[in-house]
Amino acid sequence: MPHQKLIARLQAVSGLSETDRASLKSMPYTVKNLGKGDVVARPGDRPLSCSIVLSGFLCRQRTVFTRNQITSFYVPGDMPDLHALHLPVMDRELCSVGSSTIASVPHSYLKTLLAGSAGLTNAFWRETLIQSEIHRQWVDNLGSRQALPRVAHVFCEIAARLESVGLYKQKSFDAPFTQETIAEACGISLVHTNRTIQEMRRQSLIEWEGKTIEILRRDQLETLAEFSPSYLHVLNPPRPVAAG
Amino acid sequence: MPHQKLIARLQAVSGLSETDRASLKSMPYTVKNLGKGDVVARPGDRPLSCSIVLSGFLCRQRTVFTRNQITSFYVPGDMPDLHALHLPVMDRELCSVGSSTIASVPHSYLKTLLAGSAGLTNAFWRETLIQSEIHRQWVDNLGSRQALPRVAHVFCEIAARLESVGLYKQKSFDAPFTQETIAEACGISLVHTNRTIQEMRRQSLIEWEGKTIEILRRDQLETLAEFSPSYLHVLNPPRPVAAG
DNA sequence: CGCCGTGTTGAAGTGCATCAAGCCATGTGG
DNA sequence: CCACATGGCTTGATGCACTTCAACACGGCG
Repeated sequence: MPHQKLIARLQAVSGLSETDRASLKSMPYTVKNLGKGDVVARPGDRPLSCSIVLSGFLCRQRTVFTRNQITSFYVPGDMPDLHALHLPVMDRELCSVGSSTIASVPHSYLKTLLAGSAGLTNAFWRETLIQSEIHRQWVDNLGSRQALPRVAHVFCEIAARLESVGLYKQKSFDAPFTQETIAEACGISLVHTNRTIQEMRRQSLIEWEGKTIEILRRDQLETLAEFSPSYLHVLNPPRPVAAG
Repeated sequence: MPHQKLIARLQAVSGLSETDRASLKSMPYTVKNLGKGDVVARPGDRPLSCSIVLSGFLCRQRTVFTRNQITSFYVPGDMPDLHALHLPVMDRELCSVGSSTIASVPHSYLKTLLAGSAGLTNAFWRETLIQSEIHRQWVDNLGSRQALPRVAHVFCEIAARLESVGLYKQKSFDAPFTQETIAEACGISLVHTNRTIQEMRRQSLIEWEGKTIEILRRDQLETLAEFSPSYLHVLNPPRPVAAG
């Protein structure tokens, strides 16, 4: 059942009827394996299907005045190009961060599905609204925070989003990021990103070895980043106040 | 007919049926006049109605680590809190930039309306998706551009959005902005905003006297800002290639 | 082996923040 | 009608967060 994480998300956020759940389970799809940097859609493309991230990370990015700017990350359960149902032309590139797996569901099927269910329409709409709130947080992040809290906020967001789909365990998660990925998401140079991460290590906030990022002091990291997960509208397991 | 601009927008972007247009025209509403800084909704609020901007500007903002960060502007025809239909709790403050007028339409009415019309649902959904694209552009702007192109991009966006509702005429528009408004939207200090605007004047890109902002060389401003209006999904009157 | 991707470090330069002060127009109360 | 306050704009001086350039270290891999 490849759409399991998606269905669980929609269920948690919106509540779904029995028939809606069944429709989602029986969605036709094809699975694609992507390698690092593989492009799912380019600006100007008119995709004919929607993607659901099954494993790994996707990101949306664009070249802005000599820099590459990452606008958002997508984790398992997310539908990064859901908006293309209504705004058919991609505004920027959607690509895989490391290796990842996605399911593709034809627009035609989704359109029929949504036309027949107001509940599903609202659930999908809500998903896109949550993405909007994430974007607003990024605007705050890039506009108002310096390097250290800015990077910290990205880590906090990723951790919380992964946690909601069961991919954050024992205070750590796996991500095929390089320091350059973080630099491009945070709008800071690679060199300064490196120094910022070293500072975070020095303060025992995180560990980062290979593809595993461990969050040593989550409370402190979230305080530093002024992070509060409510904007993600996901129900994460409650944490004891003093836990790491 | 206070919703005229809204209806025209939805019509242009999505196409509406005769009955949908009629339903929109007959929406019940109350009009509110707002003064500078008046707050429409605070973070944590659960609004019971949606706003439609009739005149003036609204903005969404939040205090992030000692700074005030503006996340978006709303111009006549926009529905700044449409998302509250599905995500009931406001994530940040919505307030008036200068004096403005809004219409408030009860959620209950809108929910009934949308439940009865898939066309309207899709049209409203699309509106929120366009807001998402605007947010992504802001992420690019704050993450990758220096002060001058950054400020230029904000001016280009406002001009294009106002143009689509007929409020950009003779190369100029009225806005109750202060330089501080721009500073808070662009994530730069007030002092540096002042110097940036002076530089834009020196380059004969804009004039800004009182509440009127005139764009002297629009092509050049847009080139500088790497601005391309397609992401707004509005149909502006075509401009001759070499026009100012 | 040699190459390349990734991380790391140092040195120099700069875009912008911050602090502080002053200017001008408008408004307000005595 | 003046004294004064207020909001918005402007300017100069100083400092810092960050960028850029350059070099090197290390491991994986063809």
